[in-house]
Amino acid sequence: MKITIYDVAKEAGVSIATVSKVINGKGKISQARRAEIMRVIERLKYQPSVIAAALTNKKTFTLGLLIPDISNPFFGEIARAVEDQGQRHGYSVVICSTDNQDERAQRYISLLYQKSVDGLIIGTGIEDKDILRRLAEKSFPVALIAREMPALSVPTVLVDDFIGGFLAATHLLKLGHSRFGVLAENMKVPSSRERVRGFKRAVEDAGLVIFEDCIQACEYRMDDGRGKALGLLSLKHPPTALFCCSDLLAVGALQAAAQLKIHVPDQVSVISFDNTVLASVMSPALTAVSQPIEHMGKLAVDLLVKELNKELPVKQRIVLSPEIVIRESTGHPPVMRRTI
Amino acid sequence: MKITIYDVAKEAGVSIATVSKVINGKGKISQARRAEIMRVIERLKYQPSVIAAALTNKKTFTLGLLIPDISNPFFGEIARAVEDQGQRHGYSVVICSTDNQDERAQRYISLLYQKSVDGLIIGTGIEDKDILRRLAEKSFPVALIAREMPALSVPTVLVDDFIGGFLAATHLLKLGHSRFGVLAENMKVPSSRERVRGFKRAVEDAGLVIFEDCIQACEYRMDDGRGKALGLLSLKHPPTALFCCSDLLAVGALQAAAQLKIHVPDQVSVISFDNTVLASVMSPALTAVSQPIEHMGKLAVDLLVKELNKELPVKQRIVLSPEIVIRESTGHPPVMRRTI
DNA sequence: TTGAAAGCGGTACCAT
DNA sequence: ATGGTACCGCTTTCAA
Repeated sequence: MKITIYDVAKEAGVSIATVSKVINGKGKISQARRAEIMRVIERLKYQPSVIAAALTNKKTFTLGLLIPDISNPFFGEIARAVEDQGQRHGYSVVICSTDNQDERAQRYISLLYQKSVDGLIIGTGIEDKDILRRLAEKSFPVALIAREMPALSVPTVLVDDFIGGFLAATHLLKLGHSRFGVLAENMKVPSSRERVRGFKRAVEDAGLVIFEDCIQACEYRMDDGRGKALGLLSLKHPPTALFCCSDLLAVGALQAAAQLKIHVPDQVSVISFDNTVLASVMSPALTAVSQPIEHMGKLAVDLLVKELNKELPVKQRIVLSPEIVIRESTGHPPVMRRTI
Repeated sequence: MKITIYDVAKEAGVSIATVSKVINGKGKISQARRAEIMRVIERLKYQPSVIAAALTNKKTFTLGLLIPDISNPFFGEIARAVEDQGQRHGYSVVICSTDNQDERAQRYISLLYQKSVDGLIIGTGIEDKDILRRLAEKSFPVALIAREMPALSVPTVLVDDFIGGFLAATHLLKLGHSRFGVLAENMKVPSSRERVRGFKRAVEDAGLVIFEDCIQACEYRMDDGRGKALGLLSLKHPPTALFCCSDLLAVGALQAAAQLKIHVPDQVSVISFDNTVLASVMSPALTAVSQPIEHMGKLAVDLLVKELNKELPVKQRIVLSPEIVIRESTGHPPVMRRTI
């Protein structure tokens, strides 16, 4: 059987109240008693039950992390950052992959609620606003990471997606491109929309336009990026540069180009968003708008923990600036394009 | 305030015992009562506290997953499989990245123990046998995934590493290679050792040898793979084929080759182990010994859950057969090798 | 078929 | 400085 506080109390010849105080460093306990109790705890290898404490305390020191898919490198990196920073504050984290399905998200949220996690970090899109409204009603502590929910007033940390898109376009424009294709994620996701909006803005500021049919909304899978890129690259007048809203989509685009024997970057440039390990590992290595993933994870946890400790007077929304990492997948547009 | 079983009982005009029985489908309750109580539960949106139940039950329906690093795609994929199968059995999973450090592993294990997780899935190497012995003493339910601990008698699911190595060598031999290099992981890890052993065996069976200095033990990081590969490829008589014990190391090898302007597979073949998304995405795409990651995750959870339910009379050790996935990174050895 | 009550392992208030 | 004790929310005998 597990050692309990009662065992320790009996062994040390004191009351459980005293033991509890020693453990939590509360109340006044004489040095002698304290030392003696500590010794007993040591000897018995007593480890307090977090569960039991939670029942009175209302704190489980566990956080839930809602993301689309832990096996997606972007979210793997987010999870790692969240885990580490959580750990630093004494929290464990439960991962929940939603596959971007509201129903799965809802199920996980209920579950986490029943398990009394102290708070939630949400990094997945949730379309059904009711799900979040219910959270708010229960005043369940939530922080958003890499997502935005304008309807909700919750601490948020994300990258400036608009600027990110803008930067991507600026880079491409500087290289001399004028025909653009875009692989967006689901346009219902604000961040994706912002990226595209930023991209378009920069292009339009340069006096150019993007044809609507050159903007393709994709699922978040690589395959879909490849399929949509195949379409774009097979147009009569294909774009000379592709802006992909995630590394996964960019990988798909690279595959599409390879399949069509179109050289990157000589014949078409590809610029990505996220800058996960995938971007650095591809060949050609992907030029990408970089999200400060680790920093974002850290900040999201800090925000949530502050919220839990009620140290947060007002809801903060931290917007980080993305940077562009130039690698091999972007270059000048081909001077002359073969006409098929 | 949260709705409790007392609220439901009061509202339905019954005792909490009755409500409890209805929730858990235990005991005999009249249809009428049951229906009425269900209605109240519905109306009040009552959600039982798992924490409180755990205090009596001894079950939190939470599992711990110990892996080296959740941001490593291999473990991301493992985690996803474990999460999904856990979910199917009603368990949540807490991720714990150990960075292969025993101290971190120990800290996490203590924490998980205090949080009363029902069981542990360990996918990280632990050198300090005492850590595991302590687990065994407490008869803490554990399952091993993609790891082996001969010292310990615990349910295990892994791929046959020896065969995997053997297959890799066989493939290379068939292509005509005779000078091999190996990027191993830490040789203290049994699975790595087995892979190398299998590889060597096949080579020796063919009447060839591998020079000891062509077997390099690496950390699990990509950089290290690159560094060690640079060394091997810079030898006076460099190997014509590299066997890498993980995708990450293989990526490093590919980078090294690119850096030295050595063409893969024309000048050197690279064969990998794991077959994560990285293998399929690289250029050239990696020929790899494939671990059935999803299946392994599923089986590990099944084994652990059976153990928890005491449905497991004897400890099972499930050894899956790896398959080789041939892609672009392997080919015939160069007929003539430039002599520098 | 239903309910009273004794835990489960802690915390914290209130006496002493 | 210590200890008694009433919870926390639920499960599970045991009586009724």
